[in-house]
Amino acid sequence: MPGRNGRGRIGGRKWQGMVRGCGYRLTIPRRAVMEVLSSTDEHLSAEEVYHRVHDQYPAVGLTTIYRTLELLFGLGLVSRLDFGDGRARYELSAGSPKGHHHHLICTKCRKVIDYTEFIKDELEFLERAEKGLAEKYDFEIRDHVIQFRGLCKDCKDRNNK
Amino acid sequence: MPGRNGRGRIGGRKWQGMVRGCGYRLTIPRRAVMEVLSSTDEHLSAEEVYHRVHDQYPAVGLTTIYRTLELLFGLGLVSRLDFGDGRARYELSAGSPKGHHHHLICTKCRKVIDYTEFIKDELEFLERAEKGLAEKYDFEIRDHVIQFRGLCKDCKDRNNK
DNA sequence: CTTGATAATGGAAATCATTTTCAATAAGAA
DNA sequence: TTCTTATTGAAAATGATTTCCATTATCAAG
Ligand SMILES: [Mn+2]
Ligand SMILES: [Mn+2]
Ligand SMILES: [Zn+2]
Ligand SMILES: [Zn+2]
Repeated sequence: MPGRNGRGRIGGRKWQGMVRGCGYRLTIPRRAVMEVLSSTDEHLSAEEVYHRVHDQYPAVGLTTIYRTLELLFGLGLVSRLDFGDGRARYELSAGSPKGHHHHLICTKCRKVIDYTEFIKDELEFLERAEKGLAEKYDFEIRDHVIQFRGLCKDCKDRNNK
Repeated sequence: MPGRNGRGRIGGRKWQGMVRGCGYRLTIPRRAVMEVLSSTDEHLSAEEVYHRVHDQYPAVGLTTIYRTLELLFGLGLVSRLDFGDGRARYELSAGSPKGHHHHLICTKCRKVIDYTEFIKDELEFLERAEKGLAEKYDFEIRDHVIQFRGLCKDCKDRNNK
């Protein structure tokens, strides 16, 4: 099956319009970072993105990866995640590959599980909460973070073995 | 009104039992850090805690503040928070002063608002979600993070002025 | 297809929160 | 009071991210 990459079309080329439209240039590093993020369902750190980009374009530097991720984050194309391991991690923003989802984080081995269950219940809860909070505190809510932390199957077992 | 400090009894001395009970010694720095956290409703960074402890006990070093916060966090007496400003922040764990609450974070000026509204709705949602997720992913959920990010009143106004 | 203005880049050095090291100190059981 | 050893403070190390700045590449204009 040539022309596929497992995670859907190799580039909802939509993002290019967003970048150009905001007056930014379309460069190799920017394409490469988007390509890397589009091709995985992992949550990569800047350095991990750097290594993968480096395989294809050895000339691209780590500094540029940081700058690019920041830019894409600013444009809303990429989400910056914090799983408490001391480095930022990134994934394509909700909408692109997996859609809206949240994370289960193992505090022992740092494994991260994406989940999309209960998004309906969540939506119901969030709708009410966001509306109420926005009103009460005169706050413009733009985003939310929901994480569950605990022990994954393996770590739980290994624990009381 | 002598003997009060605005935020309730100056030390639900309960924590001391927890510390001693786990085989840790009761030291000046540990008392001082608990005192500082008990006396505020702010979300202090390690360095901010250090400054406040320093006023009272100039001999206590920053390293010890880090160590102490880590210890208290490990014991569950203190919560470690991440508001995305590059440093960990701490508050007394839910239960002590304000009880279970979550945060509204202004991404512009970094103001943080504690809120306790919708905890009932939240509980309902969480109960179902946690149960379902724990079962489906064989995951032992121990904690959750819920944050709303956006613009506070002032930043919102200042924005489209 | 050039050209030119300037946005973008890469490497080295700087930052800055947090951790590690290690000799000196103090908590608390006996 | 004594003794064992957990705890501490200062200095150095670490590690992710940022800043600097001279060089390069994008792309609008001709
Ligand atoms: Mn994810
Ligand atoms: Mn709080
Ligand atoms: Zn695990
Ligand atoms: Zn604000």
